[in-house]
Amino acid sequence: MQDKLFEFISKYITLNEDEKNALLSLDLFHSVKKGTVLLREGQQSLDSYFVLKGCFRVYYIIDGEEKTTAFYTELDAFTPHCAINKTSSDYYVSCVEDSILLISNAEMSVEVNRKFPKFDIMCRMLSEELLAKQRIDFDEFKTSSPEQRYLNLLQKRPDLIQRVPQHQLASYLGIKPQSLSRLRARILEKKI
Amino acid sequence: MQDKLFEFISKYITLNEDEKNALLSLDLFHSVKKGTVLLREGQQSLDSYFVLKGCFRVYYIIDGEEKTTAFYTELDAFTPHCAINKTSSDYYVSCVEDSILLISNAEMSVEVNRKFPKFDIMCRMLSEELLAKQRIDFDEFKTSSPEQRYLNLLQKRPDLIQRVPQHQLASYLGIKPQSLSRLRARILEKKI
DNA sequence: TGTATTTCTTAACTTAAGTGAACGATTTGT
DNA sequence: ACAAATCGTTCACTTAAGTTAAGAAATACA
Repeated sequence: MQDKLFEFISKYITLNEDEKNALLSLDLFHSVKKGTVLLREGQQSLDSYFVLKGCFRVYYIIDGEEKTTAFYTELDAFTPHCAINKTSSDYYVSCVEDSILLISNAEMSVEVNRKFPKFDIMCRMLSEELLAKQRIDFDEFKTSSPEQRYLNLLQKRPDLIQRVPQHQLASYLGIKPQSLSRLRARILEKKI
Repeated sequence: MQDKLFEFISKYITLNEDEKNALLSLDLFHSVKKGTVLLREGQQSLDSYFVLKGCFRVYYIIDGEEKTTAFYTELDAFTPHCAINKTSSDYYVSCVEDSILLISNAEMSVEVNRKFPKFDIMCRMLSEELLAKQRIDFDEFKTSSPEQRYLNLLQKRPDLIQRVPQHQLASYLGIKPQSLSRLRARILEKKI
């Protein structure tokens, strides 16, 4: 599991043994049970998450209804808005499956980055990359219909459709669960 | 105009005179006429943009139709996907108004960041902040209807509705120009 | 294992967005 | 200043998503 982390990091920077050990000494690895809520609305947390195995999601509760807006799976990194702005969270973060996550908090990062400026470089590269990638996702969302979005998801993250409940997928696609059911039926009819 | 830049930077890091002069010596300031296309589909550019005055937009041409997905106005920063991934661009970038932009290219940045590691820190802070902010925007988009999105825009960026053509706004809101017209008429009726 | 709860699907009806077309208003270029 | 092109609005019609409700299927858990 540690290897997965170092392999991921090696795409950005090269670590020597000292640096690797410094990382490992931080007690970042956590086993998290399905359904565990990592962050709640209103809460102030400085934690960041990185998925080694499993899946977690971000959701809002609007008018008593859950609206899932993001899923994070293997090798995805996520720092909640509240950790960056030191505000309280607008959303919840919870585990979709039993998972192994890296959980680091901002104070920790400051210290590591002071000792090893390399990490700062990596974080910069990573967030620039994520920013650009997310913008593409947003653009695709804006320029396509719910049906196209579903077909697109089927292409790009086929695993999600298997591992995640339909009603969570629906709001991720910006529609109601009933509409997702109907839309899938429509696609199946077209194929036959 | 330079003051605006330094004021912006001061939110992240503190620059001494040497550092300020190093920045100014780079010939970053550009006056750009309305309608100028800064980046085309298929083009490979390493330029990043920062708006001191004016407005530019990002748009795709899909099935011969322009789909505007983003507007950048005063103090907004934007690095295209192609500059980060060294690929060719999927979209166009063009000026909505006569503007004053900072245009920097990646090689330039590498050099400046080598001389002044501070800039790297700032870039990291900025892109983390933008990443989190953009995610909130995306979440709001997913969880609301076209009408809500329009009303939301009216609140958050009222200037955009004045300075930008309706048909560009429409695709920014994820709908057709006719639907935007109708939706606005509907809102007006409700108010009366 | 059996019961309660949650989730998924289907259906009928309502509402709003997409489409194609027309027309006046505005802007652009010469 | 004028003609041409672009843009914004309206309309009638089509298509798809929202809503409400009901029942079947899957899941949780005691």
